[in-house]
Amino acid sequence: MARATLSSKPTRIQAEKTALIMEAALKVFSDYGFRGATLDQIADEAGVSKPNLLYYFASKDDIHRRLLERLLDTWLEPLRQLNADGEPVEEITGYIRRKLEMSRDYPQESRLFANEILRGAPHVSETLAGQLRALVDEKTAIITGWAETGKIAQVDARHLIFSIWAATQHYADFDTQVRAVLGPDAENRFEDATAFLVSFYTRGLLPEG
Amino acid sequence: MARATLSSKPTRIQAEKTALIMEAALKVFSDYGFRGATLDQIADEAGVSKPNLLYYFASKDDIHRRLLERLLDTWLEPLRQLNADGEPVEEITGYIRRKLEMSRDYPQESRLFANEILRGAPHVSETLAGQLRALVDEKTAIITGWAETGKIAQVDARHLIFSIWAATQHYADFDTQVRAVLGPDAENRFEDATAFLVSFYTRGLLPEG
DNA sequence: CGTGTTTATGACCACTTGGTCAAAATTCAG
DNA sequence: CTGAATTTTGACCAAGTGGTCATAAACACG
Repeated sequence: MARATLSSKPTRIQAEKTALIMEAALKVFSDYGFRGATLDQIADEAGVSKPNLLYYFASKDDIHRRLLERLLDTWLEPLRQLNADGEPVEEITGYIRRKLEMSRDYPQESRLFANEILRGAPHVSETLAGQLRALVDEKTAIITGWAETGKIAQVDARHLIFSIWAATQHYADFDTQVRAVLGPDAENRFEDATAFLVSFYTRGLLPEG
Repeated sequence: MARATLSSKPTRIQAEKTALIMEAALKVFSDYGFRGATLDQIADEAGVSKPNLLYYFASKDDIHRRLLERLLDTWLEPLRQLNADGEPVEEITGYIRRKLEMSRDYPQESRLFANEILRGAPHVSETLAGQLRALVDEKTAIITGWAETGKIAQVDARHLIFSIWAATQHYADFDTQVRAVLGPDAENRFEDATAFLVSFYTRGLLPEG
């Protein structure tokens, strides 16, 4: 038995099934949270039996951990793209756009992450204090540089980034509330949010004077 | 047996125990989510036996529902205070300050609410579409009025409110992440957030020209 | 085809969970 | 003090949970 844990050249079936199960798990975990999700539910969603699911993943924690790992890579990508040599306001509004696109296209991933942080990040606290903090430090330096040379307004770069995370992820994590408040207008919520945020942050970032 | 459900003049003991249990339940629910919380945990936290807990509350759902009810009242209070006759920018920044204070002083309530919305608001969807939407409509009209008479910049009032909700609640719901990124500077996170947001929104709201 | 390996599953298990109940302990009014 | 009402609890239960295991089916390949 070649456990999926030993990853020396996965079979075709192994590749297919693990992907299938992870998709199902993402859906169930993001809808019900880690504790709220059950293996039966995930197995059902994936169309496999529970023992079969546990043939590919060592445990419930294992699936969850691998989902988070896969997520964190792509999750930080938009911020990584923030370029020190670009036009400052465009770089920051570009970042906002990319984050909003992620909320629109990968809401399940956003909610999976939100769940994890809400619970106190039990599985990724090292990543936050390590990888994430390092990346934020790097980009914070760039933004602070822009502020000091007068290319953008004086802002606390870390809290600026927090506000961008919050405002953009809101449209994935709090989608239910957004829809309830907007009613029929909710159709255009991502376009409207983009227009508002880009315009508002542009105005807020323009150097004073 | 006078079930706590029948609320005709609660006994001293009834008043005390229900309050005690709700405090414990708030803590456990906000830390672990609805499904993740167990009655044993709540009973333990409250220092009562499980059957005793169920003497005061009909079920797990019952406790949760009553917590949410109590929450929603106070939750909307900061927005209710937004006054059409006040100075526009001050009114909005005042709202931001009040919301940040709530994140600082009632983080458990914030996370309880976040949990509920993340799961698709199964217990409060009517409240969102009713009470909340009505309130937002009312305040949106005020803000839009200010924008149209040139007292503040042209903004999409609904998405402005979303951004304020997101940015302020972020400091309660994503506290773990905020602390990880700020490191030792996290001590002053609420003061720094207030300074940044008030200044940034002031700049963003100033009428152009 | 035959055979070793991979994949799949039904039956099962220990443990947790929300909830019940009868009976005991406590409180309280007169 | 006493009896009725309120409060508390240990013992218990059915359903659901993550996970195991022996066995069977499907597959790869010479």
